Amino acid sequence: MPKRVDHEERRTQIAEALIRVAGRRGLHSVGMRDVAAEAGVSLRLVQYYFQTKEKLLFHGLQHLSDRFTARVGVRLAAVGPGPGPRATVEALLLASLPTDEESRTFHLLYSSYAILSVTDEALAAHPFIDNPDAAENALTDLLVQAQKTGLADPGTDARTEAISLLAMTATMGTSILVGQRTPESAVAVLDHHLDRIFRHDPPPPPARPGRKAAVRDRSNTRRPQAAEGAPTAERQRGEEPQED
Amino acid sequence: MPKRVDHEERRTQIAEALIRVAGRRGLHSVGMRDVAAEAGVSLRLVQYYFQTKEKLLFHGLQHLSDRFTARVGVRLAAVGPGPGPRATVEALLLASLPTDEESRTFHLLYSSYAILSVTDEALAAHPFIDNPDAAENALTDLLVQAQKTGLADPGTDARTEAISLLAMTATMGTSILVGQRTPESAVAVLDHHLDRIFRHDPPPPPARPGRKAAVRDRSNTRRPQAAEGAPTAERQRGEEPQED
DNA sequence: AAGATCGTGGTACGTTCGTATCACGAAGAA
DNA sequence: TTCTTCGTGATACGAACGTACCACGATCTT
Repeated sequence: MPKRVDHEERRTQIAEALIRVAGRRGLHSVGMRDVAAEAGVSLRLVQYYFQTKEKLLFHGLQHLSDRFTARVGVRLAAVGPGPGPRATVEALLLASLPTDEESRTFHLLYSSYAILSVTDEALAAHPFIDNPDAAENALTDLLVQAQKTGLADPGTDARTEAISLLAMTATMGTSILVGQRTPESAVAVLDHHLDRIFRHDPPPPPARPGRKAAVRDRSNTRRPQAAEGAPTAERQRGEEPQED
Repeated sequence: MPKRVDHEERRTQIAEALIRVAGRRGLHSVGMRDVAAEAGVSLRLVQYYFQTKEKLLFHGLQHLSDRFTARVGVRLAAVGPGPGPRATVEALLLASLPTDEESRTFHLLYSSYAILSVTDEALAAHPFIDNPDAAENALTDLLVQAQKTGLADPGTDARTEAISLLAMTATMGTSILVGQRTPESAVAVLDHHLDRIFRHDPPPPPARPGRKAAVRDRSNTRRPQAAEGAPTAERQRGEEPQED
């Protein structure tokens, strides 16, 4: 039975089991035995490929983050530059709302990590998300570009609006998670602000004013099927399991 | 030694010990022994006044919520109706930002509870905050009043703006908690939106804005002035410690 | 062929946690 | 006074957790 085995593959398998069980029962209550059972392996195996729980946790969250980043990228590429920057911004924000299982798990686990890292300095030490300001910068750039091409009101401060949009999206995501708000109402609020930021009259040069996107514009919630299109590619961070 | 003792006083003492230790080391890692040590009593005492950990947790969070609600009420009363509704709205929002120890603890524990309640239905069953929409309704009322008196732009939807302001405040509060953002920058973003919502020129003739259907039209479930000055006053929920 | 290494299973150890049990002195009731 | 109830201490118990240890067959190297 014990042929030579692809370590990275096994680690991914276990990490995804961790993500599933953590998304189901919460990050705080996940144990090595749970992960082992979910992955269909023995406890010893989880110990073998990840020596300690902290390493397992970190790797699992990193994997989740990579997968989600890739998913957002796919979704952004799917909408393309055709419909204009507003559609791109909207896609970026909507991709972060917990509307399906994967985004729900991501939002839950990311929030759990953020809260835990407030009081647990061991967690705070690890970055988890390589650059926490990446989304803010990307969104700011999108808004600035829209302003330059006359599609967005140049009178607003792009960075402030980017911060605001992301902040609203985050809290509303949590509200959706706890069942206090529906995704539709969250989208309505976001659209309200996009209506404000993006002008409705066509700019001087020939341009097509974006359609007033309806609440249910994200019809392609599940289309791109980003699931495992590109499995993490290569992220080598070092330590192979050497023990015994 | 064992004189007759005020139970409610002891419970409060222990509950505040819970709040302190939870604010320091996180809600997830607080144990009955920690609370006992922090309160300077024996483990048995914590068991005696709260029979189970779940009851202790719930009572402690309830106490925290009451204290904070009272604090916000005091702060709102302190600013008074003199400077106008904008100052009141600003005070309401700023009071929620984690700027000192008490607001920091409240924000941290409230967020922890929210995240935990996503996957722990036992926690989700308890309301913790009596009315989660109280702040939203109060803020909406404030904005509507400002619109009626011509101090705020009647073209915006009050409820949507209230939701947005609270959502931004919440996320930015967490950002402050994790050290990603300073309170000053958060205030700057909020002020940016208050500048937008509140007009700068004095009100023209008596304005007649049409009724704008809100995202959800359950108007004013709660009067303005949600916080009562009395700290906790009477909140009887039943069970006295009867055991042995 | 022989020995070293790898992948795997089973299980034990020490700690921590929430809760339960036993005991006992002091205060109010009769 | 006597008895019952109350407040408190110390400690025990069972479960769960992360981790460590031991064993063993399969594979690779030389």
